[in-house]
Amino acid sequence: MLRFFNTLSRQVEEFHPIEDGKVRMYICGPTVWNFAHIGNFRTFVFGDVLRRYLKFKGYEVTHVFNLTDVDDRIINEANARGISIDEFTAPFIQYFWEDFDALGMERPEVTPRATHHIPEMIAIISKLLENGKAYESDGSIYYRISTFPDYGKLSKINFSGNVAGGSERVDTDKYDKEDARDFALWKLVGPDEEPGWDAPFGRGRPGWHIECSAMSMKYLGETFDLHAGGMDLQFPHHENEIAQSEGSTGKLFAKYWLHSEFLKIDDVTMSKSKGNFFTFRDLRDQGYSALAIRYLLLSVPTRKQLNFTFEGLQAAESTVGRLRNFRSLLFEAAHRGGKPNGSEDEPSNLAIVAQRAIEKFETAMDDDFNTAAALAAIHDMVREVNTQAKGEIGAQDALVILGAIRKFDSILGIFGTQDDSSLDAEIEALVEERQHARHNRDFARSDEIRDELASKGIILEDTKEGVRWKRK
RNA sequence: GGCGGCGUAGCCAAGUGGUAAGGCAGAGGUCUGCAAAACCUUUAUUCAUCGGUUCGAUUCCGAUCGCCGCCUCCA
Repeated sequence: MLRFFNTLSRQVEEFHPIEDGKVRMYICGPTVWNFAHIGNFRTFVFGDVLRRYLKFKGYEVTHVFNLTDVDDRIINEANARGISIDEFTAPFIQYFWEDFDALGMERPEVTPRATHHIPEMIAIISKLLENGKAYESDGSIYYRISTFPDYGKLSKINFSGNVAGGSERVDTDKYDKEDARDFALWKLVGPDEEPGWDAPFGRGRPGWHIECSAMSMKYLGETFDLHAGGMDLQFPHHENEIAQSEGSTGKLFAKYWLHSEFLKIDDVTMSKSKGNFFTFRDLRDQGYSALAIRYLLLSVPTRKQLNFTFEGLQAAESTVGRLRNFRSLLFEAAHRGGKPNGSEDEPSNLAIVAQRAIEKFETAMDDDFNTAAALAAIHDMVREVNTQAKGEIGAQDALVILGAIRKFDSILGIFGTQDDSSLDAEIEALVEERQHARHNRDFARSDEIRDELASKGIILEDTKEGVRWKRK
């Protein structure tokens, strides 16, 4: 079995094999009432890398990604404008997917909306009421934590005493709950309050946590493989999901959990309430590329907080540029042809370098998803190839190394599309003219052309083999 | 108060009981008409501090200092 799941299982201290070659994963996405900030996307980028890696490993992946739309802010805004929840959230959902796509993420298979799954939620709540794990109080329905001894197993919170007892932070609810830890499954609303949904236990709205239990089990089964989300969701959201789901089915809910740590800005955690956050669009508007942003977000393993700085983002920009440059040189070498290095019986040194890089990459990823070490494997390969080849790479080797890059990038998505610097007649003509001028030692004219191209964002590279150019 | 995480070069950081990955920036070099670009080389006797265990600790244990988070809407 994969070491990968072995290391993930540290979180649950149990090992649950995935036997049928299928991985069912669920990720808690954002609440769609405004723009998601860049920290949100780190969680989703890691979710994307995870799903790509599983596919690389040969698993069939079903990925459910929830965009929360049952939320007081949404309800209030929609009511204030006299529009439905769907109407209010539609533009934010559209923006979200635009950013999602721009960051190179594969769309999940299922992207359910909570407001479209009320019957499923009602069914779970009914079950919990039947088996005594929920109770009614003042018309609302609450989960009875005392019936679920495992409560706290995920976040390892010890409830003996502390939270229920002394802390002044524990809510001094006006509601009549049996236990401070009990949480709402269904909140009573009046007959005229909108939105409201009819249920056997009264007209109301779902609590915050029930949607994820309902939708994940609907699409993935009562027991599924992987549940991910931001660190803040571990408690209470995911803990409550476990209580609801396992309380109603009697079965294990999710086998593995993966929580992404938060981003920091200047050593302070990025959050909406602190106001120290950037959206993906902010960064794009400042000229940073989606590739660099993606690279930066996944350059630090997901379980660790990443200190977001513009210096770091600029560094990522340089790094991504270097990787892309490396790849386009290989493309040229592959097209140029030339004598093959190595043979079928005996792989060349460069083929061995590529093979070693793939092994290092995979080892790193298997070791608890260590993307930093995986990236190092790629950088090592780049340097070794450059050092050994000294600018002369045979077509054969180039293809082998390109194959390795394709593997890496099918998982990380940091190289971007190959920009087809195919013949742009105008540029080619100017490059040609400049070469002519240089040949005739007319450096004034050649520099003039260089400047002209530079102003168009074209960078010239004079190399031994001739002139290359690329767009910046 | 309860629970948890972190402190490694200018910056971002990986990592391990046996002597510090990688990236960015900097410096030097190759190339070049000069540049740029590209590429190469190089950059921590040391991993917050102080003790302890050990043949040996950055890595384990304890203490101290500093930072951060969850427990309340946020990924």
